[in-house]
Amino acid sequence: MTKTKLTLKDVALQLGVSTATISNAFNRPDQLSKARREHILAECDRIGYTGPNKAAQILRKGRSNIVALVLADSIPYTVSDPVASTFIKGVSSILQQQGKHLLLYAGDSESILDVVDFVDGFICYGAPRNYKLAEELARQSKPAITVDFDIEGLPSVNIDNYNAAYQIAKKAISPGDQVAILGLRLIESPSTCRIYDSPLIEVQTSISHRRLDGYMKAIDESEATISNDWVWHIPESERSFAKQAAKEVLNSNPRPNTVLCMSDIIALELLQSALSMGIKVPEELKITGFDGIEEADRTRPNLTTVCQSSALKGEMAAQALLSESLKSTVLPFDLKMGETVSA
Amino acid sequence: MTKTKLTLKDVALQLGVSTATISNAFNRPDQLSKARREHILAECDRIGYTGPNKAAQILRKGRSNIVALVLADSIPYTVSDPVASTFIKGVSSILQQQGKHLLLYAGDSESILDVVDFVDGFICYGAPRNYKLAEELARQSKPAITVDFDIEGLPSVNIDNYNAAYQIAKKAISPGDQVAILGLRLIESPSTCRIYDSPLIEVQTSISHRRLDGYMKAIDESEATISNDWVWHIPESERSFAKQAAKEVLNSNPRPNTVLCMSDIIALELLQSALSMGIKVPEELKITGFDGIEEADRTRPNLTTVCQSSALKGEMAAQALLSESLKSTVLPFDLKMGETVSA
DNA sequence: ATGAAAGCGCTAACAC
DNA sequence: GTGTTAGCGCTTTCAT
Repeated sequence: MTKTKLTLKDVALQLGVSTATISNAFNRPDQLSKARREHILAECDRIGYTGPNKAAQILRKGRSNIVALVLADSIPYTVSDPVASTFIKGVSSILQQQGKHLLLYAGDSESILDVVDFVDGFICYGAPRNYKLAEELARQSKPAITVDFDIEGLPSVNIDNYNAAYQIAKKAISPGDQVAILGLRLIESPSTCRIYDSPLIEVQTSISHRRLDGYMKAIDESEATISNDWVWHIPESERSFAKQAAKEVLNSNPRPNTVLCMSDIIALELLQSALSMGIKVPEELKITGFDGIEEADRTRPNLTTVCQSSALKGEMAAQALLSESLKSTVLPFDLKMGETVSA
Repeated sequence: MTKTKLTLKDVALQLGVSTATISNAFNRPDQLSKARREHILAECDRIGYTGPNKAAQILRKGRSNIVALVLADSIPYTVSDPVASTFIKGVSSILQQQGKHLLLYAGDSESILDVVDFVDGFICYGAPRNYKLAEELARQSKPAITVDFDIEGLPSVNIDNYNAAYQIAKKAISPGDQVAILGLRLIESPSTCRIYDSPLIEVQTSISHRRLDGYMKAIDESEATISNDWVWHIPESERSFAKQAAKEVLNSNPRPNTVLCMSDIIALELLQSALSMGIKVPEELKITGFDGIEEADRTRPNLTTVCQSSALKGEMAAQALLSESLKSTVLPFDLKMGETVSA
């Protein structure tokens, strides 16, 4: 006996009713009497029919209950990033609660076209490394929402990066300070480097540039100084990249006494490097981070940083997508005054 | 003008060729002349047809290029666990390379039936919290592979947990030691507690019980002692749960001088608690972990632990699934002698 | 309340 | 090489 899978038609035949009735028994309880429905369901259970084939339903209904989460980077990179995985956490909690499935889509993939036909919508977390994806996203017609960046015509979830950076910098900087900035993805380079006068990328949409502007305003207002070779580009919020930048900053002569970092990972790496070189934090070196990851509060000294709730971002994005509300949201942030900046 | 999506049929009509030819142009280059194919593709591009609808392809071909990763726990929990996210990393690197999509499926979901019809296969990472999923997995007919546990009839990827536990314990324990064990998911309880004589779960398949057996053998052989109320159950490898167990262990009177932990997260939490209580490690307290996460090597003292490559596990599992080889694999592990055990 | 039938968009066997 | 056609498994009008 070959075990070929039962179809709705088979079952209808066996039970001597029409396919529509079986279909209704599973999908539209109101379309048939309770007794009939229960009888049919019981029979299906008995003969081993587990319900309508989902692949066929996707085609027929045009709905799959699959939501694609388009990431900025590759999946391997993203899941090991604490900020991103917290975001995923938020998204998935809402999706699960609504019976939706989560498809992870890497931001360095070829084209969104290979999933667009069978997903119900997109959440796009950060500017995808392959920027073509963003354009495709703008052009296609399924519901979509962006987070931490914008696509013309789509709703988004964001924080006010300019202000957050400005405020944390104001807290950290005193008149006369010598400031350096460890920036995230400011230019196209795949390696850590100073930016000098390199062409900047996506200046208008990138959150990094908004943060940079906020920092600069604060430096300017505080009568501190920053030289044009004291802004670093770090391609990914990843420890090895950050470590190199940390080394370069700390070996500068003269050395900055305040370093503004665009992620906590970067800041923590800098902190660790500084401590192991015997540099006193915050007496000789003040450090600020960005994100508010848990680990940043476990270090001694703990980090002064901007706390944003990535989980909440994820929840908001998922909720907005599922309700198809087209409103953009700006989420609040908190300043966390830690020990890496003197009180 | 309403913008209704183009279908293969529309295009065939417009270009004056048959649907089969268009289909072949996209799927089977060898079935038509190069010139014709290129002409068709160019025309499609011009009129805005981006290729055959994937939902229809899934139904027709019975293949979606989607692989479901069935997790032991909820998605939120899993992505924040460093071991699991490293595993995901491994899986996704292979999938991406092979043009497959990744669907995350929570281990506490209702039933695999709502995806089985449209995914190409399953990777099951750890015994799903809702154990019914494992049974469904055994019964369905798509390719599937398990990791860190077994389902009758399915290939698996594992390490030798018994031996790993035995060996690390042997390294840690000296004659006369008083040993305690911080175990992971040993009983059904959702909260941290001592197990005394509680009924154990899935004793035969659970990796935790294999580890427990390994520890016990080593304790026995080393002429050390463990009392029956010195084995803790921790429901998840999560800091808050671990913290509580750590507190209970360290406040025991008398206090063990050796604690074997079933995950690095647990061990790190214990280490931190011990240090903050002024207990000297390893002089007064020896600690071993399990997994070999990165953070375990960044602490002072760094952790003595069992290193298993979760990324490799993920790669192996994905590769095995895609090649449909039915062989099970036992991966090697390394003992890492850190400073939490005296040399 | 239930059944008949069209067709979602495509692929693959087969005929030409 | 190219076209015709059956049908993947289902849902949903529409008639009854």
